[in-house]
Amino acid sequence: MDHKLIDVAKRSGVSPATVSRVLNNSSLVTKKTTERVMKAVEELNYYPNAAAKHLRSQRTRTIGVIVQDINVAYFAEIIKGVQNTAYTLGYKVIICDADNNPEKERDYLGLLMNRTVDALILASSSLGDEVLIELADKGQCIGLIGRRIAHDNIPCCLTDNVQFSSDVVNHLLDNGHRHIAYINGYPDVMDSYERLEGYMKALKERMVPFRPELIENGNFSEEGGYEAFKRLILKGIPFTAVYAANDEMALGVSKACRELGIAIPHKMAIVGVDNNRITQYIIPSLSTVNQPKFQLGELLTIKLIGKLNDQPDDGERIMIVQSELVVRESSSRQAPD
Amino acid sequence: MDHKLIDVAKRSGVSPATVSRVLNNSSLVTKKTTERVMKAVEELNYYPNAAAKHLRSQRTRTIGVIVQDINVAYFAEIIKGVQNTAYTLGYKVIICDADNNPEKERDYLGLLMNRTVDALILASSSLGDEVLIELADKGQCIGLIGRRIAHDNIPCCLTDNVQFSSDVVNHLLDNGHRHIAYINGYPDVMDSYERLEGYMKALKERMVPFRPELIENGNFSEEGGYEAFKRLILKGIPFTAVYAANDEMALGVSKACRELGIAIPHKMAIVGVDNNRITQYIIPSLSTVNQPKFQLGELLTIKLIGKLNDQPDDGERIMIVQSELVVRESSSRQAPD
DNA sequence: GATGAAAATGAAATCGATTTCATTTTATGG
DNA sequence: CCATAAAATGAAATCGATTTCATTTTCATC
Repeated sequence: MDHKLIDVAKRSGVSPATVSRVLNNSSLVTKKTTERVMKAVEELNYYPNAAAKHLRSQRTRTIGVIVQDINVAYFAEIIKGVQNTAYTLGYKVIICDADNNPEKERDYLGLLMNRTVDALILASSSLGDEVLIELADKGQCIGLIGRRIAHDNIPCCLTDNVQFSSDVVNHLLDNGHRHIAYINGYPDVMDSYERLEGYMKALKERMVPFRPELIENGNFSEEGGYEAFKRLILKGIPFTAVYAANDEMALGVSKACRELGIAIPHKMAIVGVDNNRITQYIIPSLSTVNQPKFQLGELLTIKLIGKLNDQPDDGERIMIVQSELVVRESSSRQAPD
Repeated sequence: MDHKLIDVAKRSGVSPATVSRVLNNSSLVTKKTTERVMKAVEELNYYPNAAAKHLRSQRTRTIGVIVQDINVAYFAEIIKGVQNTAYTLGYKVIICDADNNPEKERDYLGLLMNRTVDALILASSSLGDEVLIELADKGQCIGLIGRRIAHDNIPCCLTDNVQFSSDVVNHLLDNGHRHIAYINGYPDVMDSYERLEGYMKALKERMVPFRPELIENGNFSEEGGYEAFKRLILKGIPFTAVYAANDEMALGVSKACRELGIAIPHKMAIVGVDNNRITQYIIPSLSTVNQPKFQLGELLTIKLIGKLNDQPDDGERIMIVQSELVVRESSSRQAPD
């Protein structure tokens, strides 16, 4: 049978209030009393009941993270960032794997309404802005990763899609490419849109004409990238480089090139985004963009826990971190002719 | 401001008890009352307070999973298995990433003692048997994945290391290999030991002499596999195949072969274990063993939730699932000469 | 040793649901 | 239409901690 706080109180001959104070490091307890209480705690092997604590204190010291898919390294790294930070700040983390299922995602939101968590972090959510704004208006503590929203109470942590996307294209231009195709993710996702924006920006700055027929959609999947590349080839327009909005699609392009006998990087340069582990192992290795995923989780967590503890909020609500281009074999040569 | 159950009661003109019954689908409430209550719930946008529920009912309908490292696909898949199963059975899942840190792992165990979760699943834990046995003796509900323990109250779900390991070696023997090296993981881990056992069993059954000098340790890491392979080569003993206790080490071997100019599979066959995604992408693609990770999580979860609900326990305490050999390029040829 | 402020402790209310037991209402059959 | 069983509801206790407010103890100072 489990022991309760009152058992500890009885055994050490003090009141429950004092035991509670000891356990919560209140400053106003004698050293002697503290020792007596701790001895009883030891002897009874007492563990406080979390539910009772939560109920009375109205805090759980827990934050939730909802990720789209725990299997994807991008999200796993974000989780690490959140968790390590929360851990050192004395918070627990509940990880919710939405498993690419919007319904589950909505379900998990209920954690906040239940007060199971003090704050909730959403990484790439399928939930509409309205829902989030409504929650924030109610005073719930939410934060977003990789997505921005117009609400003063929702901190957002993102990478600068436009910047790195433009870096990628500049790198290809530097290597002499003039006809660069872009394979987009889901067209209605902010990441896709902003990466396209960076692509166009770089072209414009370097005075290279933008050609819409070099843009295709690939749905962020390997299969999608594969198909998109084939569609590009079928158009018969010459191009010597492909920038894919993520590594999965870049892998698809790579596969298609292998099948079509197009040499990488001699005839076709490829750059992806995400720095998946596979990109280093595949031959030729794949150039990509490394996003500071850990840091995304870290920054947002610090911000949210600060809010929970009413710390004065310096800094910005929108936190933007820089990503870096990783050049590997797939884009290491000058463009042909 | 949040509403409480009693607010719903007042608004719908019934007692709190009745509201509680409605919310918990008790059979003994009139349809009419139910409707009135649900209407009030809607209007007030009422959400039950989880802490209060937990405190009173002494159950959280939550199970915890502690994994060694959420970044490793093996564990991520197990999580999916646990979570999908738990979800359909009406349980929530708290995922705890020990982040390869035994101290964190111990901390998370506290979840059980706190009654934050009703049951806890440990996937490849660094915790000693004694700790777990002590918990089980106290009546805590624990289950193990990929590890077995001698205690009637701890269900364990594992793959048959000996079986698949012996399958791997038989496959290599079938291809004419007679000198097969084995690169072990951490030597004191059960997985390593049992895989070695399967290796020896197959050799014995096929009357191929066991040669201890063909065994090396690689600590389950790519680097470790790489070094182990080089040590094997330096010994100067001829061998034509390597069986590595996991894919990471197999990748290391593959890398070493590339550097040393040893052709795979013509001069050296390689087989790993885990079916990492990378094994399909690398050239040559890597033969491996596919463990039913999802199923491991699934089976154990069903068992544990059954226990929580005092369902009659048929089946075995130790559940063993079969893994399957996946033959790819790296072991697709007959042995040389 | 008296005095008052500060420090330490305790009594009791409280958090928000569930659940037992008692009571009222409804339905059934003679 | 009444008796009785069954169904529906309510009152109040309860889960196990925290916290407010009151009280006691300690300690420094005169």
